[in-house]
Amino acid sequence: MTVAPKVSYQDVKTVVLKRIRDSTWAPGSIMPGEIDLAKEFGCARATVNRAMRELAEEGFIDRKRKAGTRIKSSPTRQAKFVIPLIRDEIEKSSATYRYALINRELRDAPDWLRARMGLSQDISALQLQCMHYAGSKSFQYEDRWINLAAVPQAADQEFKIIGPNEWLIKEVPFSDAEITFSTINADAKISKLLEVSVGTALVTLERITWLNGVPITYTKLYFHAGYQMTSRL
Amino acid sequence: MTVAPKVSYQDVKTVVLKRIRDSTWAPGSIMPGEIDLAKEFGCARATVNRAMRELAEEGFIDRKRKAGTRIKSSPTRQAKFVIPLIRDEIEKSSATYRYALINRELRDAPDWLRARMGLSQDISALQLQCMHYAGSKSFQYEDRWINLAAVPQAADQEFKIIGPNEWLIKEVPFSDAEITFSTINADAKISKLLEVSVGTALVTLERITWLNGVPITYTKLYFHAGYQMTSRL
DNA sequence: CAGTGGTCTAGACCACGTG
DNA sequence: ACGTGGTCTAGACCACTGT
Repeated sequence: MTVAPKVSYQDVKTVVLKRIRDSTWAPGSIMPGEIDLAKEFGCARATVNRAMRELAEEGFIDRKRKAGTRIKSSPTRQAKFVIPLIRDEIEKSSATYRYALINRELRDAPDWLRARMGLSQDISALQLQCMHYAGSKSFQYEDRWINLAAVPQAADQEFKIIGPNEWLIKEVPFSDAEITFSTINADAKISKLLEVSVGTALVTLERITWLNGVPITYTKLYFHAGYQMTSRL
Repeated sequence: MTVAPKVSYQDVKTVVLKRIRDSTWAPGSIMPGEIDLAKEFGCARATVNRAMRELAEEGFIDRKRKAGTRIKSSPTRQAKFVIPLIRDEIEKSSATYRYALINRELRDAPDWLRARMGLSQDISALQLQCMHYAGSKSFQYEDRWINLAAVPQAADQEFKIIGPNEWLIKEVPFSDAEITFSTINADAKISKLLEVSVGTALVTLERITWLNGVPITYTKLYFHAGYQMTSRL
């Protein structure tokens, strides 16, 4: 007599994934319920449940109470990109991180910003324009706006030494964020700051963060030429 | 007597996250073990375990057997980008998807490709250059290379009707992938295909996929001007 | 209303990795 | 060696939602 080793949720995932790929269970169709699968695999329902939960997170299946579990007709491809603190990113490459404040201004949020952040009323904001350097090289230009209605204590900060991102991380929690990754041609101002020719294609990243529905801050980051983000799955 | 409602893993997550944010548990330090937390919260260890596992996935803590759980000094920011099938993406915007093969060529993998895919020996590859249209507008240019040593049956495909991506998804599973997001200035060829001026900043996405260590395919996608990717957290 | 996934429990054993 | 997280179990109750 050999004792069957326990069935792990990984095993279940593997087998189910195989069946999805070879169309044992066709795209769009319903697959067996957790209880049936548990019986088939000879394991507890909790084990099946974990396997299925992860497959759902990874975008292969859709699960609904009562309706059951369906194979997605086109599995959702997704890539997780790690967004390190800029200081860490630069120091990891054994360069020296340096921060510089270019401009600091208190002003009413312009229309485009109010639209972007979902602000209906007039709001005073703190605008900060900053540079981040890796050694002697320009690494990133940051255009930062902080909603003073939500973060009034930012008005007392000079941001001459500490960048707004590092300050906000320590000072203000957030509950939601939206990140948009795009690209632009460098204009005159940006090209000078980032030391590239006018027109150079640059990666830009915009981030808006909220705390329980209240917009906290908007930032647009312009990366040096050649910047790229990589993700492994 | 009121009956205490059960403590959910969400509750545990919320409380633990709060303690991380307000530095009840300092960055870099070790926090209590699962058994202690379960006692404190009055729930089962499995409940605490799930909460902690998710917090680890989300980049707030590091867990090691025996060593315990540590608060990360700088939490890992990460963004999940959904990468839809191009057909779905276009049809979702209620435009008509159209695919066109521009060029199909059998050739030895060039040096840069061998380096990129980690191929040591000479390999014959199938190169496909394709366009994807949304209605009458150019949407994406695709430069695709398929490793014929790994996917010999691709040599029999014409790819006149079905694009290589859709074909590969159905035909070849993969185990690992690497995605790189970057940007370039459109050169003469690309600008013509995508109907933009030379020099326009374009988003590019490279993907390499492997099946159990064997490189399957490399592709570089050039998106139309103004393309952006958004992620909500 | 009834069926399915979502979650919790109490207990157990395992595996990794630090000391 | 031993402590901590990793996982599995068997059973239970709950909550959503399609019919």
